[in-house]
Amino acid sequence: MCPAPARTTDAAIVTAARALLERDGPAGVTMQAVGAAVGVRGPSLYKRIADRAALLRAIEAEALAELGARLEAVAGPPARLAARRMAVAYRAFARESPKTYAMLFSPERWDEAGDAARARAVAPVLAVTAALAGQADALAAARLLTAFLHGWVSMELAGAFRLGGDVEAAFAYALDATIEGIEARRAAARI
Amino acid sequence: MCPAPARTTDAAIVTAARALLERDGPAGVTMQAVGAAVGVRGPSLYKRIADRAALLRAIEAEALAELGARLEAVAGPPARLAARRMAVAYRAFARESPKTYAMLFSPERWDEAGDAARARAVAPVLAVTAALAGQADALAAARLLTAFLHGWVSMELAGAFRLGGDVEAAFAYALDATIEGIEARRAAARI
DNA sequence: GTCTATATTCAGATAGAC
DNA sequence: GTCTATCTGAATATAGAC
Repeated sequence: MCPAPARTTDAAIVTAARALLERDGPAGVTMQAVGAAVGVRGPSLYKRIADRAALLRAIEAEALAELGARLEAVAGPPARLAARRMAVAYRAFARESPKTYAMLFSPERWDEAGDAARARAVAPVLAVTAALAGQADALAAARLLTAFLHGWVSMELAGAFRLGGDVEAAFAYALDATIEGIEARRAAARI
Repeated sequence: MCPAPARTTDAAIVTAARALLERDGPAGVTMQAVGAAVGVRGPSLYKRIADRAALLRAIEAEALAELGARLEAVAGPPARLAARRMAVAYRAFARESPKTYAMLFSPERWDEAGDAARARAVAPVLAVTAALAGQADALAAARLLTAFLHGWVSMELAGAFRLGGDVEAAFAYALDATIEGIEARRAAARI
């Protein structure tokens, strides 16, 4: 019907762009490289997406949905165990998609759709910290837990743990201490 | 004596480059812009520094020395208070030099000199966590504390706390919970 | 030590044919 | 929808005069 039938799809473009991001970093996600990966020329992509920024936003949306689903998948009581499982799932996601993960925290392209996607992704964490810390401290506790996890995986991905020692054991220690600290503050508040 | 006396200094170049980094981000640190900021042309800088990467390494070294000095300045017992003061100092440094701070965790240019500078910068933190957590867990506790702080300030600088609430109060809560968690694990280990 | 001039490379994005 | 050809711009770094 068309003189030039579609040779690719929007989904394939996003998938290929994310693969390029992981392989070559953000600078490797050029329109030409993405086009080549899906079998078209670079300029042809502009018939489907507005510009490079829109492509990167699409990668972010896909990644946030994936992260949220992984966290949701390990939800459920008891809260203490759920917190541990979510921490493990979060760390696993970051290790499997390090460059994509890093992009989630670069604010250049944030918009309202991104805000909504972020809120959905962290909802399971908020549910867990509400149970761990009490409703009054749920948000603060969620911020502690995500800050710790984000800091930890960022440092791991940057190769910042360079003083030796057992990093796996340290992660277990740090996660336990964080959860215990949250629980301890709840107990203190009840007195 | 010279036909063309020096119009700038190495120190001025690093200072100007760091100011450009803070104003325009890493991409703003071009050789031409740095040259203009110190009153010479871009290519003239190559008589003083090997290349752009060396310039960025020099910024990192300066920043790490500054951060280490700030942490050292608030050291001293009691450990619990020192940990709090260091957290505040760390956060203040990141807020005053956000782009420079972010660059400290981008591993592209790390070398042995950078490792040594990093080790010096975190030495005060290790001293504090040794007192807080005991010698056996000092490194793991330092990793917890730095991961939490790095994660927290990274999220703040990225504008990632977008669910409302009192971020200052949440920081106080999170810092207290982290310190208490470290202390609680020490008590648990002693039993 | 600084200059001008330039080699080199490569990116995003558009125009218009098919 | 895809193509080729091109515009536009900017960056790092070098060469060689002064």
